[in-house]
Amino acid sequence: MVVDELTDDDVNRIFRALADTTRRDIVRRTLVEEISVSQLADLYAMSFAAVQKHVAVLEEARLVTKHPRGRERLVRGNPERINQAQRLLDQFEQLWRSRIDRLDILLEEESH
Amino acid sequence: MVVDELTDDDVNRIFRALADTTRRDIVRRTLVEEISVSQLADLYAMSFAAVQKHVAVLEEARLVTKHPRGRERLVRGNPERINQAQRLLDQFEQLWRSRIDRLDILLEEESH
DNA sequence: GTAACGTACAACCAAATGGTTGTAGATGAA
DNA sequence: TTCATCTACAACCATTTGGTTGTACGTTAC
Repeated sequence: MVVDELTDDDVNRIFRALADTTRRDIVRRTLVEEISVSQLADLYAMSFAAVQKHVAVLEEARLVTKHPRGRERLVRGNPERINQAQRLLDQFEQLWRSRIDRLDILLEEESH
Repeated sequence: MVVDELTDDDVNRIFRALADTTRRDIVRRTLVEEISVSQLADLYAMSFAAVQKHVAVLEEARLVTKHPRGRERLVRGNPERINQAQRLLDQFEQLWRSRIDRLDILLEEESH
């Protein structure tokens, strides 16, 4: 089990990277199977360079990794990073739950 | 149970809103308790207007709601929206899991 | 009523974002 | 070798973002 040592900048990059429809689609596809950058580029109505930039953003957020195969670069989704994002949201939900718990205790005390 | 009918733009706004340290802090605090905009502004080393804008971004993403009380506007975190974000990430993880499952089946078949 | 407080909103600015085209370097196929 | 393919990267551009200051307006307190 990896202790997550995410800086604020890390978290910013992760959510920022996920805040784009094309990039989320790339993550989904590359979680299912490795795809080269040019294959990805064929999927979207934009230039190769634009897709390349999206992949770069995802790579900086470590949501995907790139793996050379000949002249190609295979893009692979990183489930561990998705997991870290989930845990971050879990922490938010936990904050809310603990508030509810405290309110419950207050109501409890009041009924005595 | 609410069927989530999130458009791509909705999702973009949610993740975009979460991609900022100040905004995540606002969400955390307002999930725990309602806080007025000016109280929030006191917490950060930036102008009132800047904080107001951050709250506006969160409000457009529906991660918080505002509730007038006299001249104040109380900001309240929206746990439901956090939950929707969690479910989105769950879908990503599920994609990956199903890939693993398919790979397992392949290995299984191979061993026959 | 008047002053102070809390908010809204416009105008402005620098930097980042998301796209483009163009050029150049590796690699694979003929 | 030569040509096509895949990638990298620079330069450019319009728009968005994240901040600022200033002004105006409703509400509360005195």
